[in-house]
Amino acid sequence: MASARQISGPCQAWPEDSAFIREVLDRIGDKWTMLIISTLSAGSLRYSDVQASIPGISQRMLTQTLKHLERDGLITRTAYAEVPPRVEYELTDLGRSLMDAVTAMAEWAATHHGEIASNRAASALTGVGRGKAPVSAPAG
Amino acid sequence: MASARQISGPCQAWPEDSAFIREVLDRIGDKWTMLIISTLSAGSLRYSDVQASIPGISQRMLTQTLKHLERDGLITRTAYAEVPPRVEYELTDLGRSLMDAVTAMAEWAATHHGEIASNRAASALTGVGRGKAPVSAPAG
DNA sequence: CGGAATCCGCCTGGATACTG
DNA sequence: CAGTATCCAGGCGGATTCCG
Repeated sequence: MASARQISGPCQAWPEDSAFIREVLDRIGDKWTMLIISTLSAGSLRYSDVQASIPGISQRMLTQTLKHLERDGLITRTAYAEVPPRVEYELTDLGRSLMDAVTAMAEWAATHHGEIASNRAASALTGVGRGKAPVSAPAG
Repeated sequence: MASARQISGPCQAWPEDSAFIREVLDRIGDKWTMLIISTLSAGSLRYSDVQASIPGISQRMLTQTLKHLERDGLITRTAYAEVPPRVEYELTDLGRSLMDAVTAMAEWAATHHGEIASNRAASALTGVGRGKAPVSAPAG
């Protein structure tokens, strides 16, 4: 990655894709969507397998998120009319393409989460981010 | 992007970075964080400029999100002890590195949001994602 | 097994008013 | 200008119950 934005001239902000950021965040920013997609990246899985792979998820949220993902074409749902009902969910190409972008996010997190934790711990000591900044005028 | 995961052997799921996904999503998945970071990518900005750049944000959310970002070391806060108070916010290197990953997300959104909208519209007609699937046994 | 429907707590975040 | 503090609504999501 690291070379994604310098097309089209100077390094000015990109005001018009704020909407895109919000759009994608509204879609994947919820509590379970990315976990499900990441789980499904292993291949086709049935409902109960997805549920077992994501400890703590409720049936309500699993079903709801699955439906949203299906509706948006990120996963496919295949119901088998068998005596023990079976339903399999699988990532579409679109869903897999999303995985790439999210993988970048996860790798960023893996790389920097220690750094963030340190910063946060340091801030707790110095009081940064919680009122009363030193107020030393740096450029007077 | 599109070439991020095939290192380290076969295409098996990566179960242990579920935590990382959640961690990064908890941090940037909220309503305003990414918008602020994206706004600050243009350079140093003062409080009111950030607010003006993000229509709809309340002072409460702006201040709160700014503090969180500062606490995590993603942005720096510089207060000038002038008569008209001035405070400037700027992305740190860490914050800028996050921009890369998020840019990938935004580009994904820009590329596929039309596709998603189509899928969603089609689903509304076929009833997919909202009860009563055809239940045609594909492999039974 | 794979859901659907209902109830409800909690937390995010908007509106407003006040301060330094 | 740059916040802080309080109040409050909406919805996200957990727990439970019932259905095909």
